Amino acid sequence: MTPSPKGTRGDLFDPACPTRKLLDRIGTKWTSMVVKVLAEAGAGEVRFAELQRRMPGVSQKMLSVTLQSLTRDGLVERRVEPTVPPRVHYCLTGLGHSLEVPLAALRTWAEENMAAIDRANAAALG
Amino acid sequence: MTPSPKGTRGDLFDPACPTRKLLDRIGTKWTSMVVKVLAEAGAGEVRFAELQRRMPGVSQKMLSVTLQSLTRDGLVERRVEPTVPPRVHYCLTGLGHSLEVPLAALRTWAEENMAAIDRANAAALG
DNA sequence: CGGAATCCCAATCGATACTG
DNA sequence: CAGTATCGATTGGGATTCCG
Repeated sequence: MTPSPKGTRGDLFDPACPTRKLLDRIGTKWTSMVVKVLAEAGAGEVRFAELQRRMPGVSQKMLSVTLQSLTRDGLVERRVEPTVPPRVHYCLTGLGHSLEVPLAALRTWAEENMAAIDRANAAALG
Repeated sequence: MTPSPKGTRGDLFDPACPTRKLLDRIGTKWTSMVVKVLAEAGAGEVRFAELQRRMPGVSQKMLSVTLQSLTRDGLVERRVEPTVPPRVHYCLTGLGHSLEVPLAALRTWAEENMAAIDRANAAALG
């Protein structure tokens, strides 16, 4: 593991800061939406095209890239049926499901409070 | 040249998605750290330079930009003492404090699980 | 069907310098 | 002290095209 300089101050950046790394991930445009859609599927699997259908606006490329990241991170599991043409299924891992919990809390906060933020912005522009 | 129809990025999809808008905010590099530092100050105020001191690596520009965004969003309050030189103090608003709650949950998740993500990445590269 | 490769624009962010 | 202005390097991500 990374020997954290556990001293008193991060050097230039703190590459060991877990919150920064997590936010870098869920901050990318489609990541949290993939997690949400897969979480709504419960334990079920979702195919690539179906995932894309449930995420209006996502391009094939970005969905692919996002799923790869999530798979490498161990948050999503990928299963391929070796048919022709192939069928690829995705589902959350246990880790992915555990992330959905604080993510859902964030969503709830957003739904309850983004209107207030919009109002603050409108007032600030006046 | 007819420029590509850009400028539609906010309107193209569901503009009412609050989660996307929230993540666009807390996903920027320094936002969540400012919220955390101000939250740790409780109800107390923190001056600009002190804030910068507690955030290793942040530049004056980015701290300034981040604080402006948070202030426009109504998450942070800015108070200026009209002295020479000026003293500017920042603190969280009630809305800002309420955001800190789900943000703290996300931090806790990150601290507990980013190591697993790092391990998954290491395994995927092997 | 599910990608991978390529191109390109726009936004983010850091460094530096200047100001009231 | 607390910003503001400008520049340039880097990155995110959309459109398109090609592949097994």
